[in-house]
Amino acid sequence: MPTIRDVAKRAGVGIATVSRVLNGSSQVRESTRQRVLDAIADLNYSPNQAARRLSSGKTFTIGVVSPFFTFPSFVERLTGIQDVLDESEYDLVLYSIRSTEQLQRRLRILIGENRVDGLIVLSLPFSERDLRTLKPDFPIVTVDNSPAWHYPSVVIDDVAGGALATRYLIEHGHRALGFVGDRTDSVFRFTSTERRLEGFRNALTEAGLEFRETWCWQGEHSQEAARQAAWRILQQPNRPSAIFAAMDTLAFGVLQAVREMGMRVPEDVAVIGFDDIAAAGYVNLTTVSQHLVESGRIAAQRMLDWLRSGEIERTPVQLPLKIVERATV
Amino acid sequence: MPTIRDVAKRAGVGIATVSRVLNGSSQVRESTRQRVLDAIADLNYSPNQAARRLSSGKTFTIGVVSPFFTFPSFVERLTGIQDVLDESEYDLVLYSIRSTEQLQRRLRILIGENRVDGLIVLSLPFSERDLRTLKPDFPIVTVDNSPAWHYPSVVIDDVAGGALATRYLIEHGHRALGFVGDRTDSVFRFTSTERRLEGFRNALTEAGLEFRETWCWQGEHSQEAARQAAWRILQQPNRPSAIFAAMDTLAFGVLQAVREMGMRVPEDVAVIGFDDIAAAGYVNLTTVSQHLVESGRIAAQRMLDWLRSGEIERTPVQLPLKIVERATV
DNA sequence: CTGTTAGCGCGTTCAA
DNA sequence: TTGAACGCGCTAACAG
Repeated sequence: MPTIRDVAKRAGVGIATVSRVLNGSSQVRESTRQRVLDAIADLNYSPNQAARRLSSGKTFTIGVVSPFFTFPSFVERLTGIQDVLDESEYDLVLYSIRSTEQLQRRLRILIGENRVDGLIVLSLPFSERDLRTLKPDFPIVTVDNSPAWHYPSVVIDDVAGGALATRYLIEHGHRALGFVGDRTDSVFRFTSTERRLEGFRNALTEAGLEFRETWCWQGEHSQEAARQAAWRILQQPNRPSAIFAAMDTLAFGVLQAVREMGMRVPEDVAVIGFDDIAAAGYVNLTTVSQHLVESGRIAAQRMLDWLRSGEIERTPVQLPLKIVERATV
Repeated sequence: MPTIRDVAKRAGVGIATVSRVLNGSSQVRESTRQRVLDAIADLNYSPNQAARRLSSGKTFTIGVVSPFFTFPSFVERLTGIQDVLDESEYDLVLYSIRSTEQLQRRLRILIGENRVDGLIVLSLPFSERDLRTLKPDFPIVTVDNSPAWHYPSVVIDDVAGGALATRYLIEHGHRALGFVGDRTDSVFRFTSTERRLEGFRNALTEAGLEFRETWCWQGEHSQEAARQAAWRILQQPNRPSAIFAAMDTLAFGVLQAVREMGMRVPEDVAVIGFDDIAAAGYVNLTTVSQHLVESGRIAAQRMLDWLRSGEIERTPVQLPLKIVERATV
């Protein structure tokens, strides 16, 4: 492999000059620049990344830290991130996390060892103080995390989203509403379901409707659990005419149950989900879109802006929510 | 940040000794080793990655090259890769590709610049010769690629898979079979659909059944296109009683059409897909599983084996296919 | 505008 | 078993 020295020799210049044209420094006479460029082309030279990293102190790498791909939503966010980093000079390195302790350890290592120039953290709460004492200004952007952080973030208003979905059902004439959601995640303490439920209750109260425990369920995060729950809820003589599922994946379980019970969607039971993952389109699920891909895009863009300008814009970006009308309400 | 020199000083040894204990060289007296370890702990030292990379010539990084996440199947494979690399000392860097030219360029750069220790290429055909002249023994593992390569690969037998799905329909009493698939991808030239179709025809012939052009369709890869195609196919007075979709995503479009037309699945029309992506479970689609996650796992494992042993095992690994019986046949 | 030089932090001879 | 010294390839002062 040719090195910068070979290029310099061939172009009849010093290595610093080569470095300058490599890094786009304008302080180079055009003719010299051209000679260097030719030499680079002749030798089919390309700079050694490791060397650049060592001497510049930058890694040209952005890390994405995400819970192990348990939920489809992470994948969609990742797609958005990939999307914008792909156009940039930064590599995208993936780190998956299985526990909060592992998360904190990972973050400390990644930051402490300078293994990445910036970190995008998906849906994972972490100890901010700890990290800030380690390295106060390390670039971190969070997505779908508690918005109280001092780091830039991309968030949604889950309470408003829950209310939005609920009002949509009410507007479609439903007065008996059920709810299906998972419990606060035991490992990572995701709490969006709780907040969506809060929005659900708010909208109910607002419309003078009753919140019935027997129409609601919270449990394990799985389609199967949701299916069984829907069975129990819908078997009651006095059953809800519509169900709000706090996540699309749970809505799929509900849909399954409704069909198994020989009822029609949406005539007998309406179902609305939340997230708008790709699969929601496959099954024609009406749902609340939280612009997952876009959330990834914005996070990556904020990271790039920070890295390139050196300036932090801390204001959280709150993504709008919207109902995607399909066939289940 | 403390460097290796700080550790050496504190432990009262030379930096070479520190390096030795860091890299697990056994040539260190136990008491010395302990002193070094203590110093490392005291200083909260961790080696600088960039420096290691430069002096060792290794990147401790494995790249995954994949078509831009157009299909869910890539994501599932990635999950498998992530899964095993996560346990290893290697970082996983993601590169997405939008065209074959870009692919070749990317590969040359990644390999030429030594930016990764190995590359896992998903579903993308590339010029092998070109790369081999560049660097003959560069570690590359391919997944779902033509098996003629000289690189280790993970593949399936698409022809057999097509026949498997078709026979399954026949065993369930269907004699009038339709087919829905995409055309050979214009950008990347994915050809698995053609091969699955070949299997379909083989199985038909084998059973003495007729292949009817009017029951078959190939076109754009999208759920919507498949939906429309299914409409046309099923509107005919003489329609097939079952449809084999070459990919799950297309099967979803077919299911949609069947329901829109007021027909029941599987009583009026049976549908079988291919791939068994996660969403297939959501909608209870009967399909051919090609163990996507497992394919990623195996690819990553083969890469690690290669990297650690220095020995190449070129024999392709062919994953078995199996019918996942759900509710649509 | 350009060349020289001094590190960046670590792996690895080679002696001791 | 250990330490000193060199070099990996490049960036960034600094000097010219």
